[in-house]
Amino acid sequence: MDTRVFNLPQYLSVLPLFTDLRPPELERLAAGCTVRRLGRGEMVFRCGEPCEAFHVTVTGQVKLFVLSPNGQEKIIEIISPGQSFAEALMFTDRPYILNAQALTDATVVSIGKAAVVGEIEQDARFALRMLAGISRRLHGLVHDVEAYALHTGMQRVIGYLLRDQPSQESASPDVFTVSLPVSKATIASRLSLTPEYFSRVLHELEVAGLIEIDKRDIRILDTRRLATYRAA
Amino acid sequence: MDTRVFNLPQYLSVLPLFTDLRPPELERLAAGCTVRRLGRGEMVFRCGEPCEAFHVTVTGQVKLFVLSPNGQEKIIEIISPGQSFAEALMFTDRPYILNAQALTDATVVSIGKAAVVGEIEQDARFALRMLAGISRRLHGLVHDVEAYALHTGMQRVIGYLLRDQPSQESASPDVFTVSLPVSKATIASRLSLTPEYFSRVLHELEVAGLIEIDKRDIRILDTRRLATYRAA
DNA sequence: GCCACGCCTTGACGCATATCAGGCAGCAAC
DNA sequence: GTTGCTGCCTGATATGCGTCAAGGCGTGGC
Repeated sequence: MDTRVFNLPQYLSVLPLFTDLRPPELERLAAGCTVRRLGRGEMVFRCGEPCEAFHVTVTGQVKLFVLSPNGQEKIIEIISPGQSFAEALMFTDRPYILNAQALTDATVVSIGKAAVVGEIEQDARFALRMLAGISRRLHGLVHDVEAYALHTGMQRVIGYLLRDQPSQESASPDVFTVSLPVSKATIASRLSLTPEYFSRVLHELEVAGLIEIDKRDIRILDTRRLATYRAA
Repeated sequence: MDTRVFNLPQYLSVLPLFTDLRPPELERLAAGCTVRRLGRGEMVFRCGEPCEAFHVTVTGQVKLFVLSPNGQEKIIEIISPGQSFAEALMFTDRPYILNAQALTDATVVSIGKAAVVGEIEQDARFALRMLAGISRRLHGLVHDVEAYALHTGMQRVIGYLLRDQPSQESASPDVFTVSLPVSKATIASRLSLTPEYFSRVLHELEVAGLIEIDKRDIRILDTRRLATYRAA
């Protein structure tokens, strides 16, 4: 992507949140935005900073994470192109409660709070879409809490590999490939595992003949057996 | 509380969400509400049911929880009088993703989706307050995920006991009492611990001279030392 | 009175997962 | 070529926490 030909209003219009806004509204919104190009490792924002905008990843990946006092890191979410983040933090009038950092070189658009509030005041449908977006986010977190509390590491890994599968034995193909978007250590943290243990779990699945591992490509060999696999 | 003298619009007006709505609006909203009296153990709603309302606990306590396939239960949140729940689920147009059950006899008001959407369309400030409410909820879940991933059981228990303390060594009193609102087994599940382990953790803190346990009353004897306590 | 039941505790044991340490492949710098 | 990365794997060991089993204590029924 080349920033010189980057048309901001047009880009915004393809985001689910902003569909069926009209050109003048998109222009208004775009005026409240800033575009940033970040090198790998650069921070989008830090925990504790005042929160005056939410953000959309246009290219690259961004991780959201918290740090324990002794420096241990837990990744809450990995943000891929087209996804937004920190919408909810914006509405609480409190500082950021987590960190956002570019995992790769990345382009991030930040949409100012004032522009969003302005748009909500003009358009109730926009408010509803904002509510739906945040609610989906909350939905996802409830799902994560459930997984951390009720599933083993093995089950969380399997759940991650099958996350986009229709779960019911309908038309889902039995064999397909999942490409990890980021390093295994990053996925491990997202799943609340150590890299070592994540590696062992994948190895166990490979030995059981359920997957094949080729660097970051995981080939799922038997969706159904994988979905019901219980530890050796 | 006696339902016969329960003035719904007036009750709604004291909720943070509905402050500065005017009487006619409150009337409209109240028209979209239902009041239920529940016996201990009765379900407010079940996972999988369509979600057509959000709810407020007026008296009693309600627990939100998920179940693992083998019947194990994880409590996501304990709702006390004056708190609302399931607002977010309402905006996703998907069924409930968790269960809500009365822990004690309880009174619950349910506010229909149509009434809420109607109010949002009329009043942008209401939409913003709704957004802020859901955002705070999400905030709390992020905090929980952080605790589950980065803190030990001991630390989560201490965090629970000190949850309302100003944390900084400002004017917080050194000695005070926390009364558990529900059974220890319920708190344990909320903290993602077994009742047995929760009991042991409390015992360890008592032996260390940091708290005194009298049934459901926990007397905190030294806030500062408790806040920095690391396992024996 | 006594029994039953819910709530909590205690002890012994086991397991899932973390920790620590080492090693190896690939790749860029120089 | 060597050096130093970063990413990943593997083995040995440690531990936080769960599981299972038993028992104590208060309270309500009758």
